[in-house]
Amino acid sequence: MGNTNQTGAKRGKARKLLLDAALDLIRAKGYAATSVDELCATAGVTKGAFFHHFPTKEALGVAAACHWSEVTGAMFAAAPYHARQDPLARVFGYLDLRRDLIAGAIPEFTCLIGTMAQETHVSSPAIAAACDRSISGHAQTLEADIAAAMAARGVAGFSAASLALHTQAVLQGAFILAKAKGGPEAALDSVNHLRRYFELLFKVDGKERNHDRE
Amino acid sequence: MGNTNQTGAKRGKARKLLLDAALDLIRAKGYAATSVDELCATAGVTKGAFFHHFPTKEALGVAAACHWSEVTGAMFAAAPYHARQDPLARVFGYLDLRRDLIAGAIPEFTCLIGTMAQETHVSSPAIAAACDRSISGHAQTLEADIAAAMAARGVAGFSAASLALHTQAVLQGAFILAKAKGGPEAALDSVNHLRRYFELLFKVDGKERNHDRE
DNA sequence: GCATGCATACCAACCAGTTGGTATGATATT
DNA sequence: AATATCATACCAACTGGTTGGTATGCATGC
Repeated sequence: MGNTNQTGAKRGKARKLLLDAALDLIRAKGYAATSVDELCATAGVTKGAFFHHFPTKEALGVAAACHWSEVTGAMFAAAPYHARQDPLARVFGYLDLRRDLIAGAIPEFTCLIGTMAQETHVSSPAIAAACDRSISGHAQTLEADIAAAMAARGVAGFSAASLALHTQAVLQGAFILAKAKGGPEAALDSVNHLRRYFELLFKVDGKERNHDRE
Repeated sequence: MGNTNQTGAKRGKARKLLLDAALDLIRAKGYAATSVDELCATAGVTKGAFFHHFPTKEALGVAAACHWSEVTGAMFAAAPYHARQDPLARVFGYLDLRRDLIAGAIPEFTCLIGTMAQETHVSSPAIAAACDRSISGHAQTLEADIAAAMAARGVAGFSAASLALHTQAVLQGAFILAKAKGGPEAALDSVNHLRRYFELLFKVDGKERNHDRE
């Protein structure tokens, strides 16, 4: 109402509406339990629109993983810790940001990728591969800083890539704990253990976190 | 053939057959994607038998989590590392066992609990609570050894419970990496990072792993 | 005027759960 | 020892509703 052309107003937006709905629904309920009908209802479009943009439900899953990468990637890229000079300070900035994100309601901080990868690694290799691309791509943005910090501080004995992936593993596992326990406390503890691991590896005391302002 | 009474031979076993089938199917495909019909077909029983033993599919999910705790709990309880004198050696024995379990095909080493908790934490609080009981109960068996090791070595600054749960988080996250990547390598790296964290916390060098025989 | 973007209407397969019934074994009664 | 009674364990067939997916029609913008 007030809008003389109800359909025309959102024409061309169905795809994005569906992907945004997919992010919310699949994160909360999982991929298999999220039906196409429900996705359409949440997005406010019809099934015709769905199958116009995605040939199958699986294709939406792949696109949702890609969409997730873009949305979260933009968020992390805009975070202020990137401006820090010391690469190790950037690494701790990342860890502190991840910790701060774990706070409110569980559906808001958990990860689409971990949820989908669990369900689909057998039934849909295409979605699992998209999840791998998303998580590995994100890990690589951290890997560069880790590699620079290792070189600067003379830390060796493992690869920067493996530590970046380990960081993702801890976060994914922390989300599972939060979901099973119905609250973020255990997840926070786990991220704090991860931070302590970095402090021990790079031989800094816990005070490194105090120059948070760029 | 050879068995004169075909039906009587497996009478009374339907419940266990269904739970064993649930462990395999849900681990591979997830809870939502595993249908009651498929469970019955895999178990070799009919739907009538299913709903005789479980009022709903959700009740089977809860029972499956409990069954998983019993099966895996017995396996860990029988592991030889429990005979070691030093509690810290038992902790490393646990970590090395977990690492060794991550080897062959992915469906064989991944965890039912993490898979179910992800999917059901919103749609089925009963299953999520059962997952919490399973994972927390398992963590407690490790927590005792961690607490003793912390006391013996004068390690402090965090709780034994949080470190035991962190260990579970790393393992769960490692399983997600393995599923997304279609292989165990990243999961192994992550467990190795976890082991290094324990070595740094308890100030032992990497050679602690060499007295593996009780 | 014609491709794009979407809506309506529909379908076969599948879903969790129900029904009415049977085979079996334990206990009670005679 | 034989029979009656009953609860348990299970089965085959079915139900209403939901699933992912399709066929077709129409409005919009280039």
